[in-house]
Amino acid sequence: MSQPYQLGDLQLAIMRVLWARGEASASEVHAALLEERGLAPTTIATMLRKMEDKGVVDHRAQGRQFIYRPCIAESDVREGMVGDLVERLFRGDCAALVNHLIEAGEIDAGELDELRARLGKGGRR
Amino acid sequence: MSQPYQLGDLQLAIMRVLWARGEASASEVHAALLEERGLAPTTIATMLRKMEDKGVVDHRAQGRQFIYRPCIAESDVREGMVGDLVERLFRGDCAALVNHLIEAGEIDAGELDELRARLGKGGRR
DNA sequence: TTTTTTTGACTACCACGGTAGAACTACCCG
DNA sequence: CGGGTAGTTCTACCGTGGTAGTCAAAAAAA
Repeated sequence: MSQPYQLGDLQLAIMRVLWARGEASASEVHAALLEERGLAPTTIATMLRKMEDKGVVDHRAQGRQFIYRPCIAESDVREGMVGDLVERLFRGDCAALVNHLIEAGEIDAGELDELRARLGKGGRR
Repeated sequence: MSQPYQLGDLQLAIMRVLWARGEASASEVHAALLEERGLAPTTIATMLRKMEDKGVVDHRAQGRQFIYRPCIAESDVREGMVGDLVERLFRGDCAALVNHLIEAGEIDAGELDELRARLGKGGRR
């Protein structure tokens, strides 16, 4: 019942706010995203409602305002979305994705060193 | 002019057929995807037309039928879509994506070894 | 030549992400 | 008590991916 968590861009931005704070009112979310996106408060509220319909967030009323809380963990979303992309783009071959990152130079030298270190010390699992 | 190549699932499937064959008529694409998807021929044709509008494929007429050809390389699409995901999900941090793959166990032991070897021999770029 | 089949064009739907205005509601303050 | 204000709900709209039916033209078959 928790497989295909596909979130859009705005939805992810909202989730990031909720994940960071644990919970937040609609206006807090709006305030947090105002600078980077400049959206109307109603847009955020609408999106939150739609997201609640989908079951990715939850709300409780506190006086007149709604406090929203994430229902799913960031790692679940990552897993779902990365898995989906790998499925669609690399037919499920994760290593092909990593290969692509290296080949296309999307990982810079520093990140590569970091990775090497991480893999070196047997970080399996 | 070739940045944000975001393709949907069906579009990717179609592109895979075109990439594999170099070029193909609409009916050939339909035949190739019939087993795995079972879609109407018109669906494929419509999709191809929409994709041509977007500039990802090209066509030439051969008698009565259209021969479609990809206008963009598979690696470009991969780059665009992976880049976009990394941007959205990991705020541009590619290494975080690899970390996630390792942490979430989406890369199995064999693939990990392979990767280690690849990185070990200084495969930078 | 007439009929049937092939094949692309046009059009229409639905779902969903994103966006926001309008309306309703409840609270706070003078 | 009444108006302003904050916050939610309703409704609507656009773009796009996905799906397919209908239609017309052209080619092939009868």
